[in-house]
Amino acid sequence: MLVILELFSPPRMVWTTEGICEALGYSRPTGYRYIRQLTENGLLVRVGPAGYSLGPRIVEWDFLMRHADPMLTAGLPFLRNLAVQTGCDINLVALYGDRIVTTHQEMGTEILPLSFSRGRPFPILRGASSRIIIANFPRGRLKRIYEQNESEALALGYGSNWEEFKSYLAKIKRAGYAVSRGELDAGYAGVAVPIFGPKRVIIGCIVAALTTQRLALTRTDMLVNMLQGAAKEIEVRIPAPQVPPVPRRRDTAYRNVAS
Amino acid sequence: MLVILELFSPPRMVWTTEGICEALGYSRPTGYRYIRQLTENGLLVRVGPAGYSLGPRIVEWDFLMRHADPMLTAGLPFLRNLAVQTGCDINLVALYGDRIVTTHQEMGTEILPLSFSRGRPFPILRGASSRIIIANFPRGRLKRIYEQNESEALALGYGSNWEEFKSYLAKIKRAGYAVSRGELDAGYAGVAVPIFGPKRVIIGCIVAALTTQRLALTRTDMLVNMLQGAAKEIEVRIPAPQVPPVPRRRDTAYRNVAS
DNA sequence: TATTAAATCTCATATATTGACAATAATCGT
DNA sequence: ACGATTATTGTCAATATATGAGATTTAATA
Repeated sequence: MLVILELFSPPRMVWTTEGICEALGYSRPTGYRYIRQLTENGLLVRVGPAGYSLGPRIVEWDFLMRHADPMLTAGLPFLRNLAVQTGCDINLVALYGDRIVTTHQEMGTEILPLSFSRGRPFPILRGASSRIIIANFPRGRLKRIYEQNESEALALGYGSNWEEFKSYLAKIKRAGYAVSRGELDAGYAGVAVPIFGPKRVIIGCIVAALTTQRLALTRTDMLVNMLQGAAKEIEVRIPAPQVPPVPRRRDTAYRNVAS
Repeated sequence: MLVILELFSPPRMVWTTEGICEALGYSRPTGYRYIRQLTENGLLVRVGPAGYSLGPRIVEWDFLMRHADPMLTAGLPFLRNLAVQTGCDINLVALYGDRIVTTHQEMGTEILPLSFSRGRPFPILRGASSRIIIANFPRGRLKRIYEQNESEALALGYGSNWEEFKSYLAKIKRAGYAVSRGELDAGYAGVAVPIFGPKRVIIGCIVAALTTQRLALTRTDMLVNMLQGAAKEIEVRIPAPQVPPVPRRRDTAYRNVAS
């Protein structure tokens, strides 16, 4: 039933009952039943005389998530300050399981496309955010990523084999920041520094987004310094895990959320 | 299975497998199975060694919704302008089926609580937004709302019977704006004007949020005038419905979303 | 390495889903 | 207001899937 929700993506964000049934092969009664249930749950909403779109419950959940996100709540003042001081768009990016997603956009002086805002997912190898985050992954996890993305890694300059891939990322990890140009949106660049949670586990990053022209005029070392300063401030403010008596860990890649 | 997602609300935004199973009466295998599926779908994400929270897919959907919302995309520049000119927080509020939810917050000079931001739902009778929206509902729909909320309507000053309720809202409708003080958050007030979609169907409103002290110093007539100007600008920019051959309408309360 | 807790698997039984077809509800044009 | 048409919901037998007790596997820790 949740697969209905996957239908809603650009360019088609409104679906009719008929369209949904056709696309997913449901009979009419089944289609109407599913839609009705998702509508009652607030995941869909009726728009216009015949269409449905994603519903208000999603917006409400996102609201709850923003308020419960310790990295975001701790980081807000610093992100604002960075945007004012640098004039760049400053984004907070989080690692959610194996997804890398922007969680906050603080706008600078340039008007960048709205596509950089909260909710934008990043391909695992593209952009400064993805680079700085995976550079801090454990070896085994990196290996898995490499095996699943060999040709993309080659195309993006990570190297043509595992050793080169590993060493390329080790260099980024050592440098403590990553830069990318035009990999996500033509004409735009990013400079990213990592944010670590407890036990130095990577949980996200801060990115300065700017045009490639502006990046060419920027002293990257100073910008990185400021980003890293803010990252440190965020790290010390992230509260310790509030989860009850901690059972065995199954996965070292996690992020804290306040309970 | 979706009921698991309803567990995630303040003050508890992280749940263990054990906690979920206990709270919802699932056996362990069932609980693990559900959690696994929701995690694979991105609706949950693992945080910490034992906990789960709402996942990245929600954030991504919200992103898609923001970009596809014609009222929001048309309204952004006007909301920004209003915030600059008035110094108030200017919120866009949408009617989704029978939910009233903030869809955008444009911050003014006062730092208001983050709780006013996108995703905040409003009780059907509380606040200026709810008042101006339901004031423009058809008679039958109003009657239903009244029957379900008689005591709350009385407590909030709508009147002690259907006739008074109806006439109270008719007055708001005629005035073309609504004011509320302290109904949502102590010390805060709202001034709201309606936004109409095709065929003059109510689809949302613009609200200026400010402290009650500041409201007392404000010329409400001028503020309302500016809000109404922006509402008109938004209305003429909302594109006509893009839904395919329009079948019979089932509900006059709907909102347009671009396809 | 042994122990322990977390997570997954097996499979008989219980329960839910499904869609063809029927019925009802709602809308529109006259 | 009425009849025609479309949208939506209901019925129920056939089929599919979910469920959980108990067993097994996996993963982490001391």
